[in-house]
Amino acid sequence: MNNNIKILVVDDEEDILEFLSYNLRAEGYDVIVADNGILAIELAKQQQPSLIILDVQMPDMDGITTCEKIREIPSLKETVVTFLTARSEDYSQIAGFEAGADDYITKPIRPKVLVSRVKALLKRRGITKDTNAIIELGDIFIDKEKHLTTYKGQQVIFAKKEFKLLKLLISKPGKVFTREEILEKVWGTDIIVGDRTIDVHIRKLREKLADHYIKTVKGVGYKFEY
Amino acid sequence: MNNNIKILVVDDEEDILEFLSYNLRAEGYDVIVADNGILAIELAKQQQPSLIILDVQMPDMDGITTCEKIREIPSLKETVVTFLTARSEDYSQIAGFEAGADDYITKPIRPKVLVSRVKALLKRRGITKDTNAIIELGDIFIDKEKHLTTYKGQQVIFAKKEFKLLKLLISKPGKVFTREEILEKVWGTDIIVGDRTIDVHIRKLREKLADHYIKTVKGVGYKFEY
DNA sequence: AGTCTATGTTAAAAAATTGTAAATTACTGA
DNA sequence: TCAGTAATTTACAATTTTTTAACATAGACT
Repeated sequence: MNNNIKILVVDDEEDILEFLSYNLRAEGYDVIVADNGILAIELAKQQQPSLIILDVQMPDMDGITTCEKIREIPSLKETVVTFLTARSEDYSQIAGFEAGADDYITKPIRPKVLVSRVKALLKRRGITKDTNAIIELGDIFIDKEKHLTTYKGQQVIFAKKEFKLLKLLISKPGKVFTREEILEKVWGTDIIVGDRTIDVHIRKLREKLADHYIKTVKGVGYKFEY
Repeated sequence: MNNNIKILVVDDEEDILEFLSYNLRAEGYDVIVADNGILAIELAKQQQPSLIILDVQMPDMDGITTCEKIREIPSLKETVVTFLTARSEDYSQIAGFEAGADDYITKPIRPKVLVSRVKALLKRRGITKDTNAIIELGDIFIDKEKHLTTYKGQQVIFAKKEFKLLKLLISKPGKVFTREEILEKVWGTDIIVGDRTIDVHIRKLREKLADHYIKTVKGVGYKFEY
């Protein structure tokens, strides 16, 4: 599963969309684009991006109106919104902030400034690759922040090591993790534990979820398969 | 008690300090001023302003360094910081955001823009005269200003540390706060306290509210659950 | 089939973490 | 200064997690 940070870029000009996408993708973000406000709202609701970059001037629905509508949607209240505006249009800066923007980026856009701004904004809000706190995989929900796991709607309690092990396995479904890898990532390099320890923990995961999720690859290791 | 929003303005030029103070006071904010970074940090720690306006260029300690130092102080982590910079100095914008700024205001400053920006920033962070003061969660009412708590209509008195701890836990219901986080936010980084101190305080909260509100996540931390 | 090896299972020991009461120390306001 | 409250530490109990150990089982290979 890929838990990159998602950014939604909204602009009516194809060139700018491409320019922004290119630069942001190069930094490892997942970029979604929309060429109008209506679509932007739709996509934002569906995809729940961490950041939305909105052009102020757009036909039909301008950026400010779009932003206001976005702020009315509860699931997007916490999303970071930044405007794209022509240099020093004081009016739009004011209106933008009042509409609930978190920042604005002035055109012409320089790639370095853009990337730096985006990084800083996300950082200030505590959004990082793994702060992306919620993993969802079929019947299984994991909320890292709340340290909470739900299986088929029922809350399941995992002890610390169990939780760590589950997070590791589920971080790359299908990938086989060798015993060595598991030891290193869950237990750390300085602690030496007996041979059966991993098995016992695997068993507990199987007990608390369903047996079939965690598969043994004999002689190699374990994998999580949905 | 006066519960106006406090703003700290930091600039080495007397004129600018006066100009900013005048305009902000006219809007009903409580303004504190400092003419250098060292004093600014001192005042910020003491006064806990909601917003800090920092000039980038200052002798001795520049705004960026000051901001970095401010961000290292746990009790000021959530404070909004905005820079004052000469128009379109891209470099300082980048550096500023990386230092943990939330916004920047370019000189020359126009009063209307200033006020609008300040209002918008505070609003985005949910800081208002009274929104800030009261938390309500089911049977529990907390008035931060008056340092007053009510549980099922009955007033409950919490000691200072207890109150701080409760505020922290209740600020994100459901989130697990690690012991480290709690120490940092409630006790601060420079104070070292023994291992059982947190437990004892948790116990007191449980005593004064009902047991079930605060849950232990063994090996991880505590959370407030309504 | 028999042997060998890696893994599964279980219960119990060991270790880690947290809860609690009481004692001690630090603070605060009159 | 002193009393009274708050904050912290101490010492130990209780609880939960983690690990070990002993044995079972399943599958690969000869």
